[in-house]
Amino acid sequence: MGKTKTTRMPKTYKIIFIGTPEYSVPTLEALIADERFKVAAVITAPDAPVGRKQILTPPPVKVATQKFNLPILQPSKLCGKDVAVQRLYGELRDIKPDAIITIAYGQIIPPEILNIPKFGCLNLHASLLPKYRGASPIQAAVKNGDAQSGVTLMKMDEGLDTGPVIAQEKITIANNETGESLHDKLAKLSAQTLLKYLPDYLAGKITLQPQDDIKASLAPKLTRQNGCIDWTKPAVEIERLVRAYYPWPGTWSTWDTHTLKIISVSSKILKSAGNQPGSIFKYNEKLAVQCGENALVIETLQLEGKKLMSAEEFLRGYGNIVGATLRAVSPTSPTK
RNA sequence: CGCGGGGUAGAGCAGUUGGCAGCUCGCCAGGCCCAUAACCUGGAGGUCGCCGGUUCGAGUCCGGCCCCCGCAA
Repeated sequence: MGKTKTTRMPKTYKIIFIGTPEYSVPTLEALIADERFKVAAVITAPDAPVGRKQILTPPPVKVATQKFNLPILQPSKLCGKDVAVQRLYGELRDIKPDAIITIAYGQIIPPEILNIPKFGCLNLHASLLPKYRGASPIQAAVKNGDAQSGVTLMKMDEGLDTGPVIAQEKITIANNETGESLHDKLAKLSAQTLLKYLPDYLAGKITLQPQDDIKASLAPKLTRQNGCIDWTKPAVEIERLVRAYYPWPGTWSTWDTHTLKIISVSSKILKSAGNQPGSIFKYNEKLAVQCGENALVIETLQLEGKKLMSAEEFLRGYGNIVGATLRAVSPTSPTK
């Protein structure tokens, strides 16, 4: 495909891409593949030590970028008055980008950068803003049992996911949706949404819609601690929590002195009452746990130090868990 | 040297102060039954992660190494 005798070759927009994790990759690749855009540089987080062995690992966006031989910048920070940061600003200005596209970068973008591109700095967010501003919109949608989710393309301002909306695309949340599956769907949808609306936006054909701050909600960054299961809650809520927090931050409880990760539970809720919340009983060769309302059947679990296994396998070696009671080790303060 | 758990039959586990290697499930064969994923009987299947040491004797005690996993980051 050459540009041999293109008579009306449309303008190629110069883009700076900013992103870090796997979630950002489909959008980056879509931009690179699209001839209407030229990715002039990619900004991503520095390589970080990962895992028990603390092996220095490049972020997924860096790995993806390297295949195309594009310039990669990995500043440790974007704000400040140091020489390094000022030099970065200079480099970005010299590129003279038409737009900056950010998706899941992990750091606040300062005004100095927001103002560099001709058409501003755009962000793709994994929720239907103004719902679920913040770091964990995907988990929040599944956890709360929302019927749908989606992605929002917006022009960034200095606030946290508060900028005016360029476009939104919706998606239905399946009744067996997990954080992982929705993550993957929205990552692809983000790429499609960007390609669909970015050209019109750059051509000035789209009117931006301000967000209604009254309807805004926050989905803060999650930690493992958030995955502690409160068995006094209704089974339906816990079932959604387990799905929402798979694979990150995961859900867990404690059996005696051991941490027990709950990997997956059956979507079928057991009608049952009377037992103490957290108490374990056998149900069809599997484990069931009494909740505040009804009970859950555990499908897959992992005892600390052990490999992940099915409830049946687990029961062969740890039959003595039947009759025990799972407890939350620390009283989790209600988050919402 | 960040903290901790673990490697024993195909799977999941037990193995007490060193003394013939066990349990549950699965698998194979036979039996019972109208029938069965149920029940009964029998059977196969293990270099106890690797190397070395102590000992009459090591899954077990000592030293070194490899691998898996939870936490923390």
